[in-house]
Amino acid sequence: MALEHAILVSLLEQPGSGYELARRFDRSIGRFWTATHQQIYKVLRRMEADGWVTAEEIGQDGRPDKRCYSVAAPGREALTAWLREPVQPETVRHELAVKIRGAAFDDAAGRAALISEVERYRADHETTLRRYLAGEQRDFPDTGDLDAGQRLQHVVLRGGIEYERMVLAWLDDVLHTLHDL
Amino acid sequence: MALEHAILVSLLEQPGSGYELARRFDRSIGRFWTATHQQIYKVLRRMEADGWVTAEEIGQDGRPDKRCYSVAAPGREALTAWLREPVQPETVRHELAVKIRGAAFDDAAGRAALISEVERYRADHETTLRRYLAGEQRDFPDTGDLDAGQRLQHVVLRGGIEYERMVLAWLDDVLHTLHDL
DNA sequence: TTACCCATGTAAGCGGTTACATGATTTG
DNA sequence: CAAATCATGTAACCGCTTACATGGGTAA
Repeated sequence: MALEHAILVSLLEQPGSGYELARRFDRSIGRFWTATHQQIYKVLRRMEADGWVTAEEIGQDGRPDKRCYSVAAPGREALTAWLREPVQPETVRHELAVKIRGAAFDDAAGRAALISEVERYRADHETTLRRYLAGEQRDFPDTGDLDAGQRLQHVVLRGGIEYERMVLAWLDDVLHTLHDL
Repeated sequence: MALEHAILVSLLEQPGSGYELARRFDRSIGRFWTATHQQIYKVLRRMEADGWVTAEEIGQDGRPDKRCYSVAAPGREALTAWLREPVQPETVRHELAVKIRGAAFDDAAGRAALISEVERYRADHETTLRRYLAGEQRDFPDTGDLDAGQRLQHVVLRGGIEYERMVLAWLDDVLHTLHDL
């Protein structure tokens, strides 16, 4: 598991509420770790009970109260301990690849439907790539004067960008292959 | 869920036992879907109960008996129905990216340890790439005369190859970034 | 007035991991 | 003689998803 650690990193970069964390997991952090708000709230409560984070009740006018979380010393220690552990090999779950190989056992109508799906999927990834590139322009316009944290965030973002480019090129390959069947 | 469907595709490509499926999930299918043998046996039993697959008891001399599974008509229908469903957006879980961003909150010793980890991780992916390329040479030496199923298997394999190349290039970028901190 | 944003939860269930178990045969 | 291969499972646990719930404020 690493949701706890992803939360620790995010809170170290910037303290915030469960709701704010959920939004980050839909945006920047979501590039490499997804989580629903339910799961985030649950883990935050456990981390608070374990003393990894501390919460500050903040009353707001015109808006519901929120609990702003910050990382405590034990949480920081837990993070550094985890950083020193070996990286677990990722578990791969690529549904589209299964469907492409499955298309061999479907008829022409099924393959036509798959082509539409791949095109929609491709459009989604093109949108994602554009969002990443816009974020890069916004957050890292001048690559000269960045601190360590920013440089690390940037290299992770570059990974996302290169991943999306690779996916788009592959999907073109897939579409050609499906058309040529 | 799609483990059932990954199993259906694999059994349509070639009938086999739970043990053989587990080995395939460690090799070719494992490129896009991972599963342990325990999970595979469990799902196979359920699929058999649902009439998706049929099992044939095969006694072997010098080896334990095995149950050879084949896809039945209802299983094939379930697969084509699933193929027509929209592709679910993948849930991303990239532990290494979390660790890289986390390195901003660790000391020099921690960053040195992370560099070692990234190098080990890089070596693993280089091995994987070489295995993919060897498999491509072996299974698709002549791209001219391939049937539909082979061409689809090949395009999925090409995706794996391009993914590994992208990862290797990015890891070099990561290593440079970590060294320059 | 419909719908979305802010903000935080509970409850049920399931897919999947981890640990453990068995036992014969072949290979180093 | 130990280790790996072949072959199939059970049991406990848990991370995570899905569905449901609440309630005020704000924009179209």
